Amino acid sequence: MEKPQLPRVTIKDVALKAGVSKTTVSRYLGGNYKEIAPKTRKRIEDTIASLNYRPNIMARGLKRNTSNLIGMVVADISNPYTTAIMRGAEDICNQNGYNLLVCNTDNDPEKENDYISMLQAHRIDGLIINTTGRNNEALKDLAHDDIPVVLVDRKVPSLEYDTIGVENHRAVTDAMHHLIEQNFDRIAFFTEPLAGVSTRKERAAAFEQVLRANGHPSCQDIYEVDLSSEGSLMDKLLFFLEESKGQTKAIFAVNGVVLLQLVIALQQLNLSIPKDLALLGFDNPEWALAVGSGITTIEQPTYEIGTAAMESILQKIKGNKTFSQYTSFSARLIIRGSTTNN
Amino acid sequence: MEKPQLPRVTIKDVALKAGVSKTTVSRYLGGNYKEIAPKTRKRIEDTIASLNYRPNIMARGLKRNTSNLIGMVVADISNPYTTAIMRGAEDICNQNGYNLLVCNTDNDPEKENDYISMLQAHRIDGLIINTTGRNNEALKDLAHDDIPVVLVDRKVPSLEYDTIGVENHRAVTDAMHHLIEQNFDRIAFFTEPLAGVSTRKERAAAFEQVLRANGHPSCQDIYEVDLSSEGSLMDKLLFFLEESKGQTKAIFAVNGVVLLQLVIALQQLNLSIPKDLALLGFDNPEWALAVGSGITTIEQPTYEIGTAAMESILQKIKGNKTFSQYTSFSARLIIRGSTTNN
DNA sequence: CCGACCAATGGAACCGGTTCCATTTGCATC
DNA sequence: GATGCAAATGGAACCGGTTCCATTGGTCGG
Repeated sequence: MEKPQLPRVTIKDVALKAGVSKTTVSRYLGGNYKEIAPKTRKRIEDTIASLNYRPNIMARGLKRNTSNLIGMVVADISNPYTTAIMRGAEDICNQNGYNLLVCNTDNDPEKENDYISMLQAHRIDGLIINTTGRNNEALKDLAHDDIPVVLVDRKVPSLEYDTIGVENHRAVTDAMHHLIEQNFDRIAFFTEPLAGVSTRKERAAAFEQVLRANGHPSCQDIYEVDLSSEGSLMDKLLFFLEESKGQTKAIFAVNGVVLLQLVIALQQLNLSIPKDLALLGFDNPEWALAVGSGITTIEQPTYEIGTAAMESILQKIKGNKTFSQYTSFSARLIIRGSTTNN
Repeated sequence: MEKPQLPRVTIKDVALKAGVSKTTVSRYLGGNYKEIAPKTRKRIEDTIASLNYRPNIMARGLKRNTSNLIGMVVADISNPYTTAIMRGAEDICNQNGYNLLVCNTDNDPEKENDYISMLQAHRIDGLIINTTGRNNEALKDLAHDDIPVVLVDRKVPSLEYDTIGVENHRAVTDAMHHLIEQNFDRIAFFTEPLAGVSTRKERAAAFEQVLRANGHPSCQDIYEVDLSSEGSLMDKLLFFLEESKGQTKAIFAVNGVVLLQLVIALQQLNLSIPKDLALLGFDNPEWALAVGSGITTIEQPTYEIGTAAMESILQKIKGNKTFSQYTSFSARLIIRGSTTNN
């Protein structure tokens, strides 16, 4: 029942047919043309074409101790934020002859550890990771093997890896000033659980700080919802609506995923945006344009974050130690109907 | 400037420290425990743990002629349809010790060919591909190397690869009957260019067929729009609106991407759904719930398509020749406000 | 015409595993 | 105690590339 392996064409076949040694063919493959006579080079070229030969990257990697593989571990592949970053990373990756090994952890630390181990077994040349932020044993291990690592979006204070993200504090501050200008009586912050996720914590902290600085009554209105549990968001939402009955109000969503769930919940409650409730959120998913008169969002330069992460990896592979600890791009507040025409 | 390679721990190191031969360690790694004395096994186990040894998959693959890598080539990674399939594929993939090598072609046939060549160089053990449908030279080549291939969503008639998708004809027919029941004077079909993409052609054909069978005046209302060109969709939309002035009308969107662009365009024109125009589309993106009173959609079992594709690959790797040419899942019409409460 | 030098090429070891085959060990049987 | 056989283990070749070092052949200056 074994698959009958047809023998693939190897460097030896090419050498034999071209009448040269493996060494010379290898030199050709490596692009060391200056060491090869032009007519020999032509002969090898023709032979490779006629045999449709394709060098085995594993064999090369074994000797060179590289794999041409970059690991990409993401917490949620169905989040548009994630795919936008992947696009950026992938483009740079392939322009440099690497391939992306993608793993989706579903925010599960155990899965994350398993994946990193697998990637290590593949001898990845670098890793871009959007970590769950919890239980980072395997991640720590990579430093020991001297594998370049770049964290994306979420920092891990105990690890000395470069991190790329946005200026969360500043972005939240800008957005909050916009909300405060509109004189809402109450402003709530809806987020997924803060535990371990630096981005969420930073945003929540900035939210609170701005409100305190303005002596606003809403400093306590931070709600952590568990999206995997049916009804969790709706319960918190109803609670907030009850608390703020008769008052003008707005909700700040920590990211695009929460934002969408809020829009759906409000629709179920037959509440209108922004008349009954204003809404604003991080990330700028395409559908934000399509809901009502548009949802106000905070746009991150996701594609650029992806390219920057990969470029940082490439630098490290080349041996250029970069010292930047945290690279933050600026985010952009896009004001739409969900926070204005009330 | 070279990176100082610190020597990684190899099977030899383990053998040495455990006082056995490489062969025995290899047997341990392969799980052939019945050939190993219990105390030897324990010793190897401990040694591996203490050295934090991780076998090199490339070295193994070189000898075994496998890579534990499955290629996944997608036309558009930012399409939620794509990521849903990736989730399914990835889950099965990893349960079986494989990893996914993801490539995004942006619907560019040239990129597709380049990627397939790269994947071939990595000696992928299988390939799942959502092909551009054009210029499939490299794809054809894979058959020659006996690499398992499964097409997803889009068929290629000239290639004898298994394909997994949905019952497009039936799904469109169901949806059209729903629209016809509502007695729209005109129904348009908006699609991305049909060229080479079987799915789009099948859906357009079914659309036309149903209308003809019902003697409906709209058989010609098929619009191909180029989303990469600014204004193309808006132009076609305005044309259709002009053509159908004073009539009741609906638009059928070929997929979720076109659907979203239509919603945005309608919002820009200040037209209301479904009062001015009813709307329905393939795919069931999450935001469809959030727009207006919900958008009527045709839901595909995307996750299942992904798992089925990967399971088919695994079967082929095991050498079980499967004879199914086209596996089609059934899609589900979800009726919401965008085609009803007018 | 000879030695020096360079350009072009080849031989063989090596990367880290797997696997075929041979060898050693342990133990029961006669 | 010798014999036989199975269980346990080891040696060495091999997978398909790369790379160090040696070799060959030709050109050039003296």
